[in-house]
Amino acid sequence: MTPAKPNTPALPTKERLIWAAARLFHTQGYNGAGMTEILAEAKAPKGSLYHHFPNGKSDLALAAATMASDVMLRVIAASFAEAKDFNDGATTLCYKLAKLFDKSHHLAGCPVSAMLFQDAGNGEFQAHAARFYNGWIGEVEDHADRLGISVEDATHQAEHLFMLIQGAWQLARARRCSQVLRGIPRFLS
Amino acid sequence: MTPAKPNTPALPTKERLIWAAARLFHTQGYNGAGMTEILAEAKAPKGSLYHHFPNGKSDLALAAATMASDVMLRVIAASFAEAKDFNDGATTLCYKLAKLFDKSHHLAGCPVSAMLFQDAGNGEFQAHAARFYNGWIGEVEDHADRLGISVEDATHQAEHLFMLIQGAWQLARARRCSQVLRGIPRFLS
DNA sequence: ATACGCCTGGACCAATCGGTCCAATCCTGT
DNA sequence: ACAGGATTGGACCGATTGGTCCAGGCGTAT
Repeated sequence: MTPAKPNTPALPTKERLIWAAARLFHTQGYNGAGMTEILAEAKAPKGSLYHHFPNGKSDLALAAATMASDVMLRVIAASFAEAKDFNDGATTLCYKLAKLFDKSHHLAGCPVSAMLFQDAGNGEFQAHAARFYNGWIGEVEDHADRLGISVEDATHQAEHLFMLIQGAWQLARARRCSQVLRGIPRFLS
Repeated sequence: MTPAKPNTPALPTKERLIWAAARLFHTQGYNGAGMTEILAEAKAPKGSLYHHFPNGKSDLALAAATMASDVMLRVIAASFAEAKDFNDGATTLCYKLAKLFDKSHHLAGCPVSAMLFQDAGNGEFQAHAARFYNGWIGEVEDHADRLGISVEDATHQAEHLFMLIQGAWQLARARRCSQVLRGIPRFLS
């Protein structure tokens, strides 16, 4: 989550907008980040935004969340790629996330959960959040499978890890300290 | 969290404001809930709000979060009061929370975490959030102690339970299903 | 070179934001 | 009965919100 800002200034406007939106949504939430602020952060004019994202803020939020989710999937994959067993991969993942959190100056929240606090009446955001979460859990599940965990246990292990990370991230954010994230592995069965 | 709305219409204005604010902040977040909306929900005029809460929205949010935190502390206490052992109390707690979540029509988020998404520059909200979280963990820790868990394990168990609940709540919200909350006990060592 | 896209820059908009202010009203102690 | 603080109702405010619109700039294919 909150991936490092790519310092390439040559990034096309659309990408710059997505990254800027992601960064601001992570720290301030959907409603907390204003379009003007995002535009300033991305150094893009208003016209460009509504050219690339005709539906405005919601389109942009969805694109930002999708990108953040993809980053997360890659972090998971990278963590489990060379893991000897499930706990090994999970531990690597926790440490990687702790590092990302530190890089964000201890401010970033889960990129997807920011969407959950959007207007409660709109179920579209919630549906996407569920898709992203299930995607992460599924990815972990696949690795658990591959690393010799029984099929029915793999689901539980993956959900367990997801909850721990999500909860620890929240706690880390409140405490402004990534230590809890690094302490997760001790709780894995 | 998101306690049932007390239907007593005779509730004094200040209390009505706090409950209304709590309800709306839980579902829409700090920035997502507007003062006008809160006033309407509380059936109170603007003048009253700024009489009772001179600093406006932030005062109100703090009061709402404090009240929600107190409710949470009472739920924890009630869950562990008659518990035979730690797992017993934790299980009761999870089921109680799942019920509360169901009552909120699967929309409510953690009352305190809504504050974390407030303007990132303001550390005051984050500090309060940390205080509330630590309060909950401390309360669970005390019960763990009392139920015969070794002192150093009590802290870990309490933090473990906190993370699981926080993470499961998030997942439950995205899925609009409280099942994960009820599944937590299986993860307690 | 000229014409036709895509993309940019920014002026402009109605609506809503959180907040201020004060006259009228209510409630309570005497 | 009356005084005086506590509370209410709501008009009003400037700032900001997300969003619209279009005149031009730019690059590329012809």
